[in-house]
Amino acid sequence: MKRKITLKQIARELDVSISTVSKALRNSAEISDDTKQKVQAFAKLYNYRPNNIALSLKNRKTNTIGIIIPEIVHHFFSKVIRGVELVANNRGYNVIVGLSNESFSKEVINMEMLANGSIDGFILSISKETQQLQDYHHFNETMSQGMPIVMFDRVVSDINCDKVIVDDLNGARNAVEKLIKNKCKSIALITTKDYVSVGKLRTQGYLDALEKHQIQPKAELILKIDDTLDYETHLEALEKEIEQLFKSNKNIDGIFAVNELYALSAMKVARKLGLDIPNDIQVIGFTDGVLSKHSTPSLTTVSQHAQQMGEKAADLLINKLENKIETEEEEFQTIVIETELIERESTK
Amino acid sequence: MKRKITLKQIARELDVSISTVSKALRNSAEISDDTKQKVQAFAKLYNYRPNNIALSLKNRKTNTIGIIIPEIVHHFFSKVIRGVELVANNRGYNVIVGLSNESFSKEVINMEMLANGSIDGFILSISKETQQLQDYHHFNETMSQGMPIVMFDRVVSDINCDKVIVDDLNGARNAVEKLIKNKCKSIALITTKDYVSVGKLRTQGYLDALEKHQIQPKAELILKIDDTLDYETHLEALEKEIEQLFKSNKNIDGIFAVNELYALSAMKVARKLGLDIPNDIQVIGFTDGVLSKHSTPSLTTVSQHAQQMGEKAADLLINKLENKIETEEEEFQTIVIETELIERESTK
DNA sequence: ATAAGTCACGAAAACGTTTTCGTGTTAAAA
DNA sequence: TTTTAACACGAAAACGTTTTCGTGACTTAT
Repeated sequence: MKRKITLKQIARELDVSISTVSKALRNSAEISDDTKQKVQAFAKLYNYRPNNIALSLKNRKTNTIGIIIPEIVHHFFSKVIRGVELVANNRGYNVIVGLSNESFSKEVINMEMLANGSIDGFILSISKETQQLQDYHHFNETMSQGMPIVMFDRVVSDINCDKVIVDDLNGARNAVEKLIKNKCKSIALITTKDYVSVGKLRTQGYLDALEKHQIQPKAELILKIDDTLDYETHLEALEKEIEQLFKSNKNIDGIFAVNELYALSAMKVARKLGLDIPNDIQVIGFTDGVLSKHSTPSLTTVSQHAQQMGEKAADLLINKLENKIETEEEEFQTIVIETELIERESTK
Repeated sequence: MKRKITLKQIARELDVSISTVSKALRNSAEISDDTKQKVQAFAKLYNYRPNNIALSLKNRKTNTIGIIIPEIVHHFFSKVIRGVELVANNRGYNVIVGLSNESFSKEVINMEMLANGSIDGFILSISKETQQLQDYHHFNETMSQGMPIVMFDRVVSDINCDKVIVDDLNGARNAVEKLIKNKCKSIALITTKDYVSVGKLRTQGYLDALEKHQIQPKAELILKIDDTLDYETHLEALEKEIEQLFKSNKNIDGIFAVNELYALSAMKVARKLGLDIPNDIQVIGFTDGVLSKHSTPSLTTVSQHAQQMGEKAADLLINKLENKIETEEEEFQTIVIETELIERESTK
């Protein structure tokens, strides 16, 4: 088991100084062609590669970015990671991931773990718990130490940093307008409790669409799910609630759900109640994941372009890292990614 | 924008030496209580945290592990990552991800990028292209430099390293036996081309089960899909092939598919042909992803315990890293994760 | 023959730690 | 009073780089 070779070893072996080796490898004009050739040949033979850690220390730059997300087993977030990884790699950066698991303390710990020199900047989407607690000190501290942050999807407006968000409001509005155009008269909304920023915006989009078409929103058509529960394990509870919604409102002919699972559950319940999709009820979901595509009937849904979000976020962060020309009074951007309604079988 | 504070700055500020500060913070007995208190208070005030990069350089240990996977937008792999992250974090390690995107060269590049000091060891699952090319020099080189590797799921038997694998053969056999016990007389197999190691093993499991029950395997019941195509985009092609299978073999009453998507497509085609699941045809898939759980009918499937695989892999790697007592003649383990048949609506 | 200039290289500092060893001061023991 | 021991701290090396600056040996021009 041979250790990785270092400049020092090459220098000793060739009986020159470390500086000479370093310069020779970087093709400095200071070094004679003879020596360069000798050194480069030797380095190649022993497969020399500069030690990244040493470079990071010297340059005070790690060329690594940290991404912290609430959950990785999730189509949306993994697509974002893919986007981040793609541009990060192309631009010479590595990506280190931290999972907050929707917990505030894990988010804080993860950030502290990485902020001590391991990375140059953060890309993150905040956890539900953080959204509830509204405790953002860790973001402020990190930024005050000169480490840039880019937030995506679940952002917090109080924090001044670059952001990449989905146009949740318009996405929702377009979806609901689609239902309205498709002659739905009684459109229900299945959403989350209001503290989830994106849930709130999508709810607002639903309301906007109704208002625009002079439809009176009815409270009994709005189902707010408590998603602090892990809904994967509380599937029946979810379905019960939806079934209740249907039974109390027999005239529902359209459903807009703020995520895939709610939409799928709605379809399942509808089928159970003998309703045909899309003839009796039309359904639109949010987030273009695998479920939407492969369900039967396949689900019309609002795509968020997750990968593109990741790409934008990474570009934003790396631009900031590389333009540290101390612009003073830095300016922060918010990039809005437009949604796209992907029409499938669950709507007419 | 204040930079992170360093030992040197604290030392200058308090008019002591760097060594004294360092020792005081680590509560060394060499330092007087007075000085310790002074230093510790100051450090706390300025929120001092040792610079990770400097520590890594000094200790020749980064406390970071690299994981390289073919694809992150994939339920199985993201679950593995979650497992890795979980134990890595608990044991004080960070995780840095690289995506090979099923490409040999990206796999190599990613490994080289990380092997230069950024990480202490690898966890990886090899890309399809690497499996085809059978070029494993990058693994050997990495290991010969003293960097341990743990392979999971898609492993290569020629390489001597720790491994975590799924019992694909038995998982498949059990699934097919389940179909046999459920009175299926004509069981079809939908699998991949043979170079994918796991596909091969699952195919073998299918054959074993048939043989055990004295059923003659028929070539026309075995459909081998070329999955170098991205099947997400070639869905229709896939369905066409399956439809052909059904039409040429009208008596098929059981399907075993080596992944979720094949199984789902089979169900879709069956439904289209007017067949009832599970009464006319029973279906079992492999990999317990979201699709299996939320499809209608929900899919009986072979679960691989992906998260557990990730956990085991991480434990294996970290154990190796921390027991570098130079056991000489090191020994490598292969941990086999047993599968579990999760019965749902697609079987009787 | 001397001054000036070029060439090829080495010494050393720096990045931020930890740790070994040395040393001056004070207190205890002879 | 002198020797020894304990105490509290600092200097320096090391991890592996890059880069600035200095310098000796030539070469060229005066």
